[in-house]
Amino acid sequence: MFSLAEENYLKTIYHLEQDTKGGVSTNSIADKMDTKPSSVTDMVQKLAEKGMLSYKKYKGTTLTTKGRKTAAGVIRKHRLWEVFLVDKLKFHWDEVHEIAEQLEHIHSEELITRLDKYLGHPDFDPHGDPIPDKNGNVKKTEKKLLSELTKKQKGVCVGVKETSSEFLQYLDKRNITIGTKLTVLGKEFFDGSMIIQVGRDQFFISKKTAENLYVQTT
Amino acid sequence: MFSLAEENYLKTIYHLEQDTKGGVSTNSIADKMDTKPSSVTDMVQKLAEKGMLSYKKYKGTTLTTKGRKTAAGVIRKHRLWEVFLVDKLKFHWDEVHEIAEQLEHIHSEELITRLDKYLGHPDFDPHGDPIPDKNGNVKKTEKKLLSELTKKQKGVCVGVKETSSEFLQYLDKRNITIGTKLTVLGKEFFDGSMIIQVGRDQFFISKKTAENLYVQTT
DNA sequence: ACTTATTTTTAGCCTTGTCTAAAAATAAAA
DNA sequence: TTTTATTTTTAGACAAGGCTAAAAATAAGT
Ligand SMILES: [Mn+2]
Ligand SMILES: [Mn+2]
Ligand SMILES: [Mn+2]
Ligand SMILES: [Mn+2]
Repeated sequence: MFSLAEENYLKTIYHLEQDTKGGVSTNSIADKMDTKPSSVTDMVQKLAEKGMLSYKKYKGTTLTTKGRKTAAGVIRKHRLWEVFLVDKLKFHWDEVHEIAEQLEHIHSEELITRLDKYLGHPDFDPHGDPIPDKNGNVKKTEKKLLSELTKKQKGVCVGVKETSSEFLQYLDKRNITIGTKLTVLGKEFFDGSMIIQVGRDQFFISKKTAENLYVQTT
Repeated sequence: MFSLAEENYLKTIYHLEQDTKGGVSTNSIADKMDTKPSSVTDMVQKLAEKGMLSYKKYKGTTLTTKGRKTAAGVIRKHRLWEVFLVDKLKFHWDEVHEIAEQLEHIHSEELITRLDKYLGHPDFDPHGDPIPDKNGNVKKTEKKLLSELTKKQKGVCVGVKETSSEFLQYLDKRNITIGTKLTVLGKEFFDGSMIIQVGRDQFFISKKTAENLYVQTT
C-alpha cells in the first residue's frame, strides 16, 4: 500500500514519461508537482528502494512495470471518479479535477470495481482521457491536435490537453465539448490561428487553443 | 481546514461526549482511537489552541460549539457516503464502514451538497444512525435498546449499537435489519436472554445481542 | 492520613515528507 | 579545453503525529 505522496509521485512520473524520450528528470518532476528538486531526489530514491522505478544518480528515472501499473491504477481511479462526478452528480467538467485528486487516493479494490460497473464501464473520462483497465492497460486511440489539421479537414473533438477551468469554460462559451464536430475553414501561417466551423457558427481560434484540443479526423 | 488526524480526534470526542457525563478523559480517547494517551494529550492541546475544544490539565476535554459542528460535519459525510455505498453501489451494510472512514475526509462542500441531493436527502444511514444536517444538527428520535423491552412488547428495529461485520452478519442470518418488526415472547431474568418473534420465526437472542439492537416500541 | 494504584502529562526520540543552503556532477559556452 | 551555467544531490533543519519511559496529579484503599 502506498502513501498519498508516493501515489502522487508515481502518477506524475507516469504522465511525464508519456511525452519524454528517455528517463524523467528530477527538475521536471519538481516543476509538475510544485515542490523542490531536493524533495524529489529523496522520494525517488525511496521509490527505487521499493522497486517502483529505476534510478541512477544524475540520470533521471523510469518506472518499472510494477510502478507503471500502480500509477495507472491511481489514474484509473481519478478518471472513474471524474465520470461519477459529471454523470451522476452533474458537476461541470471544469469542476471535477480537484475533487478527483482527493478521491483517487481512496484505497478499496472493491469500491472501484463497483463504481466502474455502476458507471457502465466507461472508456473515457469527461475530458476525453482514456480510463486504464483493471490491469493498467490503456488502449490508445490515434488522435491529433487540432493545430495539426489543414484547411478543409473535418474532425470531431475527442479530448483536451489543457484541463484548466479557464480553458474548459472558454470552450463552453464556443459550444465545443467532447463529441463536437468541426471543420477547419482557414489557417493563418504566420500566427497559427484558425477559422473553424462548429454547427452553423464560425469563429477564430488561437494557436494556443488549437494546440490544446484533440481531434479525430473524419 | 483540518487534517485527517484532527478530524478523527474531533469525531471520536464527539461520540464519546454522547455517552459520558462531564469531560471526555484522555484515556478513553486513546482507547477508542487505538493510540497512546501521550499522543492524545499532544493533539488535544493543539485542538484547544485552535479553539475546537476546551481543555484543562487532568480534567478532560469538551468540544466547543465550533468543534462540535466540525465533528458533526465529518459524521455527516461518513453517513452520507455509507448511504451511497449501500443504495447505489449495492454494498452490504457490513462492508461500508472502513471505506466511509476514508471518504469522510474528502474536502468539498459542493460534493456533499450534491451527494446529499443525489441520495434524496436521507435522514438515516444504513445502520439507522441519523445524518446531521448542513449545520451539524441531528434530530434525535427516541429509541431504546431491545434489552429494555419486556414480555409481549412489540417494536421495530431502527438501528444497531455495535456495527462490527460479525454482528451485522449475525443479524442477517436471522433476517433482522432496519425496519424489521419484532415481538418479545419471553425474557429470562438470570441471563437477560430473550425469545423474540420475527415474521413467523421465533428464536433465542442473547443479552449481548439485545443490548446492541435499537428499537422503537409500537 | 498515608500508602498504593491509576491516570495524565512531560521529555525525548522517531518517521514521513518537506525545505534551504551548499557541494558535486553534468551541460553549455567561450 | 577551460570557464561558466545549469541540474542534481547531499547535509541539516523543521512540522506533524506518533511512541516509550519517567515524572506528576489524582483517585482508591487501608
Ligand atoms: Mn483530472
Ligand atoms: Mn480528466
Ligand atoms: Mn460507519
Ligand atoms: Mn453507519
